[in-house]
Amino acid sequence: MSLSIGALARQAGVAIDTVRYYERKGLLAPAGRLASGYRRYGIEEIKQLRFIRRAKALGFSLDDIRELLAVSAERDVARVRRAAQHKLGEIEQRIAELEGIRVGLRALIDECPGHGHADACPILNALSKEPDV
Amino acid sequence: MSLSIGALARQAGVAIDTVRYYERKGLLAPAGRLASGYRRYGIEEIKQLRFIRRAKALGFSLDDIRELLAVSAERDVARVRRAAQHKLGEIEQRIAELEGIRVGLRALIDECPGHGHADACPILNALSKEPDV
DNA sequence: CTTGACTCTGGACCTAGGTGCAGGGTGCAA
DNA sequence: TTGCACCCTGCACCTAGGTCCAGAGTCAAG
Repeated sequence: MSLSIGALARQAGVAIDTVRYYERKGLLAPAGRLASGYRRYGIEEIKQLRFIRRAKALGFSLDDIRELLAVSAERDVARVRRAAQHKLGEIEQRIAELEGIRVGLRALIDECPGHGHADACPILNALSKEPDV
Repeated sequence: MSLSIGALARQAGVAIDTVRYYERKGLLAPAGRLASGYRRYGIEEIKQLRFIRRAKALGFSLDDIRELLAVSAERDVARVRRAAQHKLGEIEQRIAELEGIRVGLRALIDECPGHGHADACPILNALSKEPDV
């Protein structure tokens, strides 16, 4: 059984252009071709595209994923685990940043009466006042 | 007292190109000019650039900030507060997404022994297995 | 008057992850 | 044979928020 690029894209839930883009970026090996030049795919490529989708959903970049695919082909479990841990660290850091912003913004909103003088609005004051951030 | 673009950029802690970029984008009004064409700035612009920096640090995009500047010039406290609340909602949503990812990734890492067969690696399995996400 | 630092404009370039298009060829069913 | 859906390549374009550059003009100190 073999698939056209359109059929593959449908099966994997991505756009045709995305499949070609991933090939250019090295996330998919160059596809086999018919005499006409049409790409042909098998079951493996569906799996690989789904792998890519799931890894993206976990926050991995395409560069990360190319690494991950190489490492998983080597069946190097320890490296896969380290990569996952590294990504987890990045995600936790991003969460911490956003938490800081959330707390700051929440405090300003809670202090702001939502009416009255602009000079008394803690949001505008926080953004405008002298002391440097 | 008046400032060249370079002096302004130093005072505000941004790059010269960024000042011109903000002018193009409508975050700064077109500067006054000397006969030579050189831009001249006053104290107001330092404050405004610092306002922009702080708002960016709170997660506002440049488009948001242009709005915020217009609204704050109107001294419309209620709208400023609504804008802040809206942004807070976006940030909380983003945090929730990242939390979901964090939990998923943490669970996979905790289950992964970090050695042994790739077939038994929960990370690779989660990425590869059939059921669609 | 010269020198070095500064400024002007317009436009190209960067990252990430694609999307869209033109102009052409292919596959298949009626 | 016609008609339509599909596929090919290469390139331009998109968002966001800038950064960098060439080539030319300006300012101020010595």
